[in-house]
Amino acid sequence: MTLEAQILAALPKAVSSLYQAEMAENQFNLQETRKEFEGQITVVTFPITRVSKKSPEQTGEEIGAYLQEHIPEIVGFNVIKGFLNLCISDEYWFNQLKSAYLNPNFGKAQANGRKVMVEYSSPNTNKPLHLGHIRNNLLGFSVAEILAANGNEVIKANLVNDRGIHICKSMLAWQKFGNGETPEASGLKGDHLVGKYYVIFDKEYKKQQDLLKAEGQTEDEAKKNAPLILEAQEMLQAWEAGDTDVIDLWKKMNGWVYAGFEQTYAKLGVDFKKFYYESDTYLLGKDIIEEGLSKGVFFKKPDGSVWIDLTADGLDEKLVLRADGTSVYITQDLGTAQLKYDDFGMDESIYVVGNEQDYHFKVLFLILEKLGKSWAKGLYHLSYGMVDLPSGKMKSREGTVVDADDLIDEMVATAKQRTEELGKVDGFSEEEKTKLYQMIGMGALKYFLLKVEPKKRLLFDPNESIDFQGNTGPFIQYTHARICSVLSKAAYNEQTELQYSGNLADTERDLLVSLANYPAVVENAAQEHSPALIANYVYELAKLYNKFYHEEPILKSEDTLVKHFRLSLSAATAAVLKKGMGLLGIQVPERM
RNA sequence: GCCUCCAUAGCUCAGCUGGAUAGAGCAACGGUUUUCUAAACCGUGGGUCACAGGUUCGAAUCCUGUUGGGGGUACCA
Repeated sequence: MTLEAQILAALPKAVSSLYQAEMAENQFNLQETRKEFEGQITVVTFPITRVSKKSPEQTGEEIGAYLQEHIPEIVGFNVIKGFLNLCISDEYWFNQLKSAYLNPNFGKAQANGRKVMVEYSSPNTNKPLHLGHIRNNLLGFSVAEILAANGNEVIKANLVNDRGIHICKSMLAWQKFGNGETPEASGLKGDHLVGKYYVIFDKEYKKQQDLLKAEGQTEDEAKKNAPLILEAQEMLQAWEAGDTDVIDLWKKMNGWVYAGFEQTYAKLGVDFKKFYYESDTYLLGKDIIEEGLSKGVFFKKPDGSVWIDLTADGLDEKLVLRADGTSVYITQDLGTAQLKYDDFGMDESIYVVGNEQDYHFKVLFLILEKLGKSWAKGLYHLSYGMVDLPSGKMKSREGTVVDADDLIDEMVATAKQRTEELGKVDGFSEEEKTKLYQMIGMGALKYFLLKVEPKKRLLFDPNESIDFQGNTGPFIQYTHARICSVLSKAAYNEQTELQYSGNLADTERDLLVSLANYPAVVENAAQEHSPALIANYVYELAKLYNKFYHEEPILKSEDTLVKHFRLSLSAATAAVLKKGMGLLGIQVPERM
């Protein structure tokens, strides 16, 4: 039982003993004591005054005295207005280091038997990944790691959007204008090559529209009648009819894209256990339509199209199947949701998808609930904000995107330059250098994207480079490297026994108190589906460590017990930094 | 029109289910290295928490309204 839990359990007893009143544990409010006051844990006593019928100050004094008497770790307290600040013995904090923080499993929950699927990335195979996808990938990966640390069995899934008219556009443009260009021949990464033709299609398509408009057609007519779009539609039909030429072309070009994605995924450090392909799943969902009709959840309109009426839930009527019997987006998603559940039977299913689809998922989940799917309550849309440029939204077709590969390369190059300027790589082999630059560059990028609350939109200014100082990934990586350096110089031996030898310095106590929070932060991050909580915690911890490092000598401590304690404290901090960063998908170096 | 999300320092962001004098980083200015990595540490300046009401011992936080911005409201995905 943690000390917080002990205090929380003691409070109702205190109230009942002092004031003969009943208060439940959840009516009390514990918080960390603010820096400027003495103590580590604070009880807010305002709520208690209602039953004590005394001033906040007097209530605090009485509760404080009671707690000190009943909980040996509490060695003192002070009362300021409605705040009762409890001083916990230094020895308690010291012992936490020994009994908890240095444990390799610190912050990692026991397996809980729950199964969670995290679907993320879900790219289109007609263009390369951009900064928005990076945010998606990092969020998905990190949330999966955080859930795993909380004892869940996690299945990372990727639903690849490899089908549809947009794919045909790239294929058609390549056929017409590509002259047989291949990644091998041109040296272009496969996904970039395909993306290039997607852009070419759009350009040529616009030209045709302009011609038609010059001939007197309206905007809408021109859009519909341009020969290129008609050809693309024909191609889609031929494809669905099983035309082998089209399918072969699709396979070839998709292969290029996958090879390209694989490289980018590797650089991002993300992985997947299960791939779903829309070309396999796009016909799914029709059973569910039947099911919904027979259950009376859906209804048919005279033209034969199938709908659901969600007006009672404050939403609209929604089409779920076209009159000609073909699926729409939500039909597929209904089917895919069922398929995923049939495959894995998970308790929770998370969709990492941008907030422009909030409405879609609201409807999707509601439909599944109305269909009586027992697993519908475990569905969760992890909605995140767009990454915007100062000029506004990124648009692939118009080429106003920050390309994922370019950005990654740029970050690594900047890391290299910064490191060389600082002259930090003496004695590194070429291989070690390459690895280090990658670690730092990616660390800066990942931290930059993950430290922001997912649902908030994010502004990225390509003209302003991502920082390497202050609240950044490299700052935390640096702190870790710094600790490793001290430990290796001291030939730190973790087997040596820790012995309490007297009072703690303020910075030592602050570090110990902060370390105690790690498991709760990991738990909270899972509940909130928010890697940002981990990022902020890890930053605070690194800051506290640097302060401690600056104020207290470690290697030069006179007392061997103190020296060993400070080394152990350093080791525990390094371990938590490494774990926390690991949950963000960020590696930490031992030297930098 | 309707739905939904957002608004905190010059900039980028924290601020947990309401709690103490609203915090960081960047940028600006000043200081710290014969001592364990200066990608660090310390300090100074910088705020009507968009605005107006309400709820209460207490509101950046909860409620209502207003303004401004994003997204959605497709037989696209």
